[in-house]
Amino acid sequence: MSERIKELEDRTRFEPGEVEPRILERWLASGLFHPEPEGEASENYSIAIPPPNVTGSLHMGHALNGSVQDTLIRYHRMKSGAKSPPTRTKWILGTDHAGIATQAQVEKALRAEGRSRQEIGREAFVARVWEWREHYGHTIVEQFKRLGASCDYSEERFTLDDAYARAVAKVFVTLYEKGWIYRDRYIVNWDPGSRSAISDLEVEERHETDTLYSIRYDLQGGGSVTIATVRPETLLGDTAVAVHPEDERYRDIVGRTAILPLVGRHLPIIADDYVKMDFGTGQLKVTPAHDPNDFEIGIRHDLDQVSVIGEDGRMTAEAGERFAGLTAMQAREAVVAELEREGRIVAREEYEHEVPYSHRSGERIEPLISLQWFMSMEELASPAVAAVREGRVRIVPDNHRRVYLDWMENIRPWCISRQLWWGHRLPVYYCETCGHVNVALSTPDGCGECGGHLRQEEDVLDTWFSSALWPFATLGWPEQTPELTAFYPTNVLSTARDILFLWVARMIMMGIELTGQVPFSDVYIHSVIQAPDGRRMSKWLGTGIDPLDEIERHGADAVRFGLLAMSSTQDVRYSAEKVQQGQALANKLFNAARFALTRIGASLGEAQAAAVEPASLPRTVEDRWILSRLARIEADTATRIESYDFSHAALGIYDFVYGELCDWYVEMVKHRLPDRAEHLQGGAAESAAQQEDREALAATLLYVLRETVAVAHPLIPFVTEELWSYLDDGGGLLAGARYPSNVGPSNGGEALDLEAEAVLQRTIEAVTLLRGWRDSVGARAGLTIPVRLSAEGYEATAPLLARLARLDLSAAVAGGDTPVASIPIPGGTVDVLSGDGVDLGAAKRRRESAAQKLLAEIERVEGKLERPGFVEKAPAAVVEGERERLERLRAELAAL
RNA sequence: GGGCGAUUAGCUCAGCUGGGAGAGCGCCGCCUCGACAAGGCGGAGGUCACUGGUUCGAGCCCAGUAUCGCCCACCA
Repeated sequence: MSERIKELEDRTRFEPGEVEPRILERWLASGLFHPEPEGEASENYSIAIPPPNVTGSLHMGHALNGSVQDTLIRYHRMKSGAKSPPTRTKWILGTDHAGIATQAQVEKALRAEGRSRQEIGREAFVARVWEWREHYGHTIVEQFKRLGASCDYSEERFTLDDAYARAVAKVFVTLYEKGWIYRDRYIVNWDPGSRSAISDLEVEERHETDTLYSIRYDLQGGGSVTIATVRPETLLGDTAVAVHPEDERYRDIVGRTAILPLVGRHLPIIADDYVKMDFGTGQLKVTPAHDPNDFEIGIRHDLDQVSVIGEDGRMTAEAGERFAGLTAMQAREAVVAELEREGRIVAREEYEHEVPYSHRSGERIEPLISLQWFMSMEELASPAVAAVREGRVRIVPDNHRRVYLDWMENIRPWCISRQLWWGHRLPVYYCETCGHVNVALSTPDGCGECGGHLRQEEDVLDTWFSSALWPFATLGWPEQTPELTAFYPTNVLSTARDILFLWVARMIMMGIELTGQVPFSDVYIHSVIQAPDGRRMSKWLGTGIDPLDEIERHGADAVRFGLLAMSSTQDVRYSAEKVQQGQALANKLFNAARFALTRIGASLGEAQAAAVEPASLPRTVEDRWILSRLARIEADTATRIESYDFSHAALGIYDFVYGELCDWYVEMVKHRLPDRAEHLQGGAAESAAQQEDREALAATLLYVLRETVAVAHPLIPFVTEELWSYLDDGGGLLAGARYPSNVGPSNGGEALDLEAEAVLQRTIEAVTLLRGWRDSVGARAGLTIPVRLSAEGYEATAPLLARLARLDLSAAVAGGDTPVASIPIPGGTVDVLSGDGVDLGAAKRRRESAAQKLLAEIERVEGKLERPGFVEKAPAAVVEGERERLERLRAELAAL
């Protein structure tokens, strides 16, 4: 026995804390995660990681998505089979500069020093953010390593790398030249928190209760109108009052003039069918500069735009002297107070409605008019709609398909400029002389029109603009690099659904437009993990669970297994039990392998060699059974991984390892292994037959363990890699090994042994029954209970059965003694022939309760068969099955 | 307002094209069985949210109701 295996004897537990760093180091040193883009390969397989925020840290969503992607990557890396060239497998890694989020962090740090970005200026600020990124930017990458993620760490990308920035500029220029990117004065979602415009998708609606004020405006020449608003302060910017064109009540006031209270401005009364007749009085104040709907009305009716709230969220000079400088909320109070004094507030009532907030800063959105850059989306969207419709991009699960299509078909222009400093500055240069707008890949020497001096646009692009290029810009696009050729388009994009529009849809649009190909063929939308109580997992609510703490406590394999096992096609609550289950699995597998290896002992070397081609070895029925079950789990796991059913892949492996490999197979073959004491002493005398059986068993056991760790490796890579170093004497890594056999959804069938499965199935049922009976009659191990087994198919397994049920069959009597007790087992009975050690009363009670159960079941089946129409209308196979069952039940009852 | 999803054991969830209600954890009982107590064996526990329908037969299909969750949406 080798020294290493002797060491293994003392490791009674799998210790992730000790093993994981050691295994990780070997993986990283191996170069396995970095595929060469050229040379022979049977297939290419690639995934681009959703780039985490550069200064972020690993949360549960990352951990789940990392587990999903790594399972796919590791599975494909191993998949191609021993004889074909390997699959070239790449997991593209990188981080996102995350404009607003990162800038906000650094600004916060500056504030803590008592400074602001305005104080230090743009250049110094950006330098500061780069420093910040140097300092914190690798945290999350290191955390992905702890999870065991087999990303290509040698080529980490960043969305602000020079090469990446060139791709961004190239896209901007291309789309500008097509006329799809343009500059416009338009009402935008202004985020006073980050002092920037944001896109519609970055706005979240919150349900709030406000006061709805009804305010009376006088009409010139007598009469009045009453408008309703929750934002009285915007009244200062009113430029019209609108009614519905078909509203009989107000037909005669259209065209007249209202006087704006507090200001005195003359407001035309206009008719527009946006106005709802049944809301309030049916009279609407129109504030084009501060409400998106009013803005549209303003365009239709050529109304003035009076901006009374500025970009700082405070009232402007246009709001009038007494309000200028107040915050919007202060202005509201002041306006209401004045209106009150004038007696213009007709009513106030509580009003529940949706209020827009910035998803980023959490501040309330202030809609206002601003000069921004936009991208028109219709032309980009339609091929992206077609790609999904035609299945060139498959969305899994497919209920998200319609959501995607609905959104894409009603897509609106995208505001792509941000008033930030951290990001891709727009490649736009304004001429200070003639005002000409120059758009160019690199800074021009002078204005294209007049040669005048140029000033670059201050704004940066929305972070999602650069993220939209991720699958190809990371591979060197627009250059035709070998990487781009080999790995683009990618195979899968895995993400949570919250960024389906924000990111996934835009990647599909940009990918098709710029490369002519869809960026990935599958989109896998994974679960959102909620807190155990069903609330959102968030640091803010204190409901967050840190995956790194969990890894620390239970090991990376356990966390990966747990997350995959709990994931589903919908949101799920975090399940600590599933993680525990994963930890138990790793430990169980470790101990089973440890047991087998230490007990195989002397013949380990030959067994390792034999395990490669085990086809011709002598086999017992349980050996044949486990090989058949192994073929099944291999095929099932492959199918499940390929169909993104990670939960069943994980739980299936658990069931196999516990329910088949350990609880039954290892228990069944224990007695065939040499005694530990013997082989530690160098081996006792054994017969030739015993030796042959032991060697065959050793080879089988090793083969089964090897295949098992290979199947499980994509999900729980650490423990399986550790075991591989004992199970395989080649010195290679499991992560780089290939399944020797049975891999792929279609290959399982031939390896199945249905006969062995059937025999073992019945043996297991029989043992279960006997164990129950043994317990119920108070029998104990070591007692000799003479029994007679009369059941077909048990000749081969009878000794096994007796041993597992801990009954001694050695005193079995063949003759015609009258049994004192009979236990029904599948296909026959076990007769107890004497009362030694048996509580006959209990045996009788047990017999009676068994009979009762059988009778009830018989009644149920009879009823079903007699039900009118059943025999005529049910499928023949179902009817036949029921009849067989009835017969079997009756036979069992008779045996009692 | 529109859409999607959920409701099955004490808890978290499986349940494939309709045909004998399941797992993990928890609970109860037994077990130092020569890998594993992070273990082994056995057991209790369910009106499958509710109402109606289709069907020989419904946890599963259809209609409706209730509760919860998420997404989208310009009624001030």
